[in-house]
Amino acid sequence: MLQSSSQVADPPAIGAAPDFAGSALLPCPRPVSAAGIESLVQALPLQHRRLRAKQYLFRAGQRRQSLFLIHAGFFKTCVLSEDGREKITGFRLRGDLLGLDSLDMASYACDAVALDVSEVRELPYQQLRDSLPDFQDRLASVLASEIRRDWGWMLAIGTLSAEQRVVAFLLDLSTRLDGLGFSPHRLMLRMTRADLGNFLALQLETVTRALSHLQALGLIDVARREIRLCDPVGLRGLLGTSRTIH
Amino acid sequence: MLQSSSQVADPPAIGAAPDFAGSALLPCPRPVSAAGIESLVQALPLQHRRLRAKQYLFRAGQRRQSLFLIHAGFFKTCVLSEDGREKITGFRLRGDLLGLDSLDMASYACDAVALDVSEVRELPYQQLRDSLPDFQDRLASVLASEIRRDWGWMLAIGTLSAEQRVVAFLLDLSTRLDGLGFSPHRLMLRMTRADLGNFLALQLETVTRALSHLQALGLIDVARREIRLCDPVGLRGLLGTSRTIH
DNA sequence: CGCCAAGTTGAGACCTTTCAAACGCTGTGG
DNA sequence: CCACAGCGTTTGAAAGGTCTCAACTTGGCG
Repeated sequence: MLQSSSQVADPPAIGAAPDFAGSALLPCPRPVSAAGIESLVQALPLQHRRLRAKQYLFRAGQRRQSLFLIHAGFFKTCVLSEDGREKITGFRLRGDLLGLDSLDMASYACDAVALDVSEVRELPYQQLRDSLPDFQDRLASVLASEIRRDWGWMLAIGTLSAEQRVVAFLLDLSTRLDGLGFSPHRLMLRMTRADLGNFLALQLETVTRALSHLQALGLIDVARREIRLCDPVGLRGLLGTSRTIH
Repeated sequence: MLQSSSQVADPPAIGAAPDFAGSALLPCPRPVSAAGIESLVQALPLQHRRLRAKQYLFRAGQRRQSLFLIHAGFFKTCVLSEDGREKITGFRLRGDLLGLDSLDMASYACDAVALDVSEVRELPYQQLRDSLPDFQDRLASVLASEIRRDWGWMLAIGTLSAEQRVVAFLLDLSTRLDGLGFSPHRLMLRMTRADLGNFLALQLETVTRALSHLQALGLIDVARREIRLCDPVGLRGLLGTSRTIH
């Protein structure tokens, strides 16, 4: 059931089958986030839960019971306004925590949707907080770095052109995948062009055009959702010459 | 020294002199954030610090010592990338915490600049964490709500037109000021048009044009940095008809 | 085999940006 | 006390980047 996805690999299997996976380098300092949590709870007998692609782990408004630590797979989280506008707030990989943003609320503040066959571990918040001395601290760290990550994307969206945003996304995904033991040069996008556009504040056609243009420049190879980074250095160079702000 | 600014009023002075102040309603649920922290530490003998407009409370990269609780005034926080791009991540009022985002780092991740005569109270993080049982929890709450607030703005920037973003900002500021006891109808913007544009991912001229147009519609009165909301309901109505996303 | 979702590409329209100029405050110095 | 410099704001006109709408292609699945 799980082996259909290349991103579902066991923790120690790093380097074993670095097929496709996906994430890119943000043009901003962004330290590794929840690694601390993962090691902290790995010995605990936690509830597992598996999801298929397109399955919701939880929805906004639903009563919050636990946090979830992604063990394998690929998620998106999205918020939506009363008038129906939707915004994808991030794509989440192994090691990321889901549900953190509603820590102080009775119900979840966002949707969490699996974009691939995935597996999560359920973290009973109250219980862990009381039994693990470091838990609270680690959680604060993860929250803080999530804020910095969001700020990085706000910066990117506010100051980069469409093509640069796409490049920033690819490099960020590449970096994140690299950190998980996957190949940083071959990305398998698990989201649609529309999802990507939503996240980057672009229309899906604009995303497509940006990818096509990057391919025409010889910087990447695009084959539907599989993307190969042919020239990471060249890609990074595109971020240097940014749109003037003043 | 402090009385020059209408936003500098003593805590219980709510309703006393609701002159100008400033903040608006985000088109997203956004609970009051750090009120808990304020009441938690109000009895403590904390170090105070006063700043003039344009003065930095701290800068990114500077060694982090404490958190700061805004007691009066108006701040902006901004991140910047290596290549010089800058992004204002938020405007902060009384009750907001500064420095939270770098909780897990040795140095600050953003700049904090006073935009008006301001006063902050210094919170020694380690000390409070060890002595106040609730401190850690409250901090996590503030962090989580900061994330939700950021998401709300990401949503706004990604899905609203220029004019709608300006309206969203005005309403959000109005709401925040109202919560602090200032008049929600008379806003004194403490930031430049360029700052506002930076925050909303717009050029300063676009901000100006949006304000002028809203005034032409009879929804607001603009006099330099003083803005009067003539028709809050009408303003809110502009947010209803949003740009289609699909 | 055919339907359907997702992706690609084109052409034109529109909104925002860019560049430029003028205006208004504010504070400084003569 | 007034002149002038400097910053911030406003407004105009043109350019340009995305968006919108539409058609077509591709691959997956019943």
